[in-house]
Amino acid sequence: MNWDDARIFLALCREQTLRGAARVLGIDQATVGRRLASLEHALGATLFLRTSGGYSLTAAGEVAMAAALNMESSAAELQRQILGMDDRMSGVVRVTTTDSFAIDVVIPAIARLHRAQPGIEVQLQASTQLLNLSKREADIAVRTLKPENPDLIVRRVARWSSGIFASAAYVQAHGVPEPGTAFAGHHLVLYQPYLDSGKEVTLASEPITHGRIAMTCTSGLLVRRAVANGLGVGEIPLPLGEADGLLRLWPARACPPYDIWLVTHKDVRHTARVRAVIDAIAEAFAAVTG
Amino acid sequence: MNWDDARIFLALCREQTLRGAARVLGIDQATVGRRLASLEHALGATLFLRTSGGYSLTAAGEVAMAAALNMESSAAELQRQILGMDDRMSGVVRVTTTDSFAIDVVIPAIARLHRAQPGIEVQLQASTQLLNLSKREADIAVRTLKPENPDLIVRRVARWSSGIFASAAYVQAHGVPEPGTAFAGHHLVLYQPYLDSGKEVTLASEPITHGRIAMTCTSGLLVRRAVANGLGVGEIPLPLGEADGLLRLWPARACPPYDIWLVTHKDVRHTARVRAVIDAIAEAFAAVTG
DNA sequence: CCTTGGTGATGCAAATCTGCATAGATGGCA
DNA sequence: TGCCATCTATGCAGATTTGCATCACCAAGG
Repeated sequence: MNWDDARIFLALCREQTLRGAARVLGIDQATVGRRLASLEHALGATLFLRTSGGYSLTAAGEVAMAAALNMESSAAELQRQILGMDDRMSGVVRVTTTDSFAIDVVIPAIARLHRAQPGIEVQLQASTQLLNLSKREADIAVRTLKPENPDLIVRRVARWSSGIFASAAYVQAHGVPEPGTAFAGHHLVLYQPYLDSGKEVTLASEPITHGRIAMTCTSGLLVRRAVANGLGVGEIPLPLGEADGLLRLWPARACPPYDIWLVTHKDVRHTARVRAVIDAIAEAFAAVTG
Repeated sequence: MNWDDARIFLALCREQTLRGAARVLGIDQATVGRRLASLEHALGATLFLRTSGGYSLTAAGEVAMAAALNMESSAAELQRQILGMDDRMSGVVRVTTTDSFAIDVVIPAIARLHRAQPGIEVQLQASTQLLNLSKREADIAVRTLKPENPDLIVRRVARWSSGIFASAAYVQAHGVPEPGTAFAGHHLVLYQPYLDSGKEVTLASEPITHGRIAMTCTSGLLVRRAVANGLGVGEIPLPLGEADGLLRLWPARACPPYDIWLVTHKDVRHTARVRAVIDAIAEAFAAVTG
């Protein structure tokens, strides 16, 4: 049995199609099919049913998947631990964060770092989905949710308060909303996941029942750009809203603050280049927050 | 990273030389070297020091080995569990046992089974060393030592008493040893591991201090053949000594009996062809003993 | 009905990997 | 010291694997 076939097998388990697995693995669809055939031949068992709508696991396949997952975590552990012993100030570091943090904090931080350590190549992935650090999908994550996995090292780099903002042009046209009116007569820009969360939606503790939703966005950066373009009133972290030159409404009413966490796996935290990137990002947050 | 390189890496850890690892893996020495180079490149770390006298692990290599061992056990688990779901009466079954059991019990049992199930191919490995069933080095083991691993299924197939035997020619030439004389004036054939065990060596509870050691053997079969050739007196399980047509000395004095265990891994015990081989061997022991 | 966008299978040429043969290095031993 | 055994490294030819291009298939939707 070729152990590497288990890696292909696992990708196919997740993606359900040869093409999908091939895309994730960066190889050809035909190769995935042939490697699977090779694995099934070596094991003497059929692992997948070829149904319409993709490959689905047989009973034997499910058993194999459980063991293959163990292989995967061991392989990831191997890579992490080896990476953790690397004291060279060069190589790739993968950072995942939101687009908003990426543009306003991480990119400037990396730019500064790059001048001191040009050997470090940062692969920045701005994504709303949470990548799995244990599977080594990324080395560093900047998140607003604190992960629970005890193998992950979590460090709070900032606590940001939010406020509601609008552009000067918007205020000129529509005026400032009246507290207590639930945004009657006003347009709102909202963060889509907040709407989807099922919680009661408020802006600066004010219900939004009488406001008109002008736009919903799937990322904080889009909210900011929408507000800056005068689409309506939106909630934005104070340092970013001010940096954008927006008008802060109701300065006396605060939105609940949220914490920003810098997350790494314990095995890679001592890698020199990872450490350098972490420090650069943390410094940048400290500088922004003041 | 190619997971299969971890398999090559592990073999190299154990064998310490490219050639040794290549021999175990059944590939060329040059390939082992190139696969290792590929792994080290992918991990960005040096795993081995090229010393005179072979490859020795670096600190990074030791970390990698620990994780690779986990991968190995997961890979073995995968293969075992898939094998365990196989209900076909054909394919390979690997049996490990001592040469003595192999010749007198296992081979006749397999011969009988083969007439009923010609699709089952038994690979019989007569070896003094204990193969590791958890690593799938064999499917079935017939042993006189009971393993402790809870994942192994152990079944006692026989309890054999031993006695001391000699050939008719030997007795004609030297007579029967006198109890209580510690084999004064007699030649002895001994089992080498028994000598090496550090315990006080006795034959049928008689010390051997005045006997002359004519030969030591590393397997029970060799002891039997030596005794049959008149080299001296030796301890042999009763069913085998009688089958060989040897003379049993001191029938009143028993040697401690020993148990014979048939061992499989719990994951493979339900494989149809493994089950068939187990039953055939167990039957054969019952026939010999009964 | 056909089109469209997705799937998996397969022939073929290119790229890669492997094994063989051999050269070079090293340690043991007379 | 020189010889021999054993090891690793490397050039090269053959075997294998891979990716590409293409075909057939299927389901959804106009």
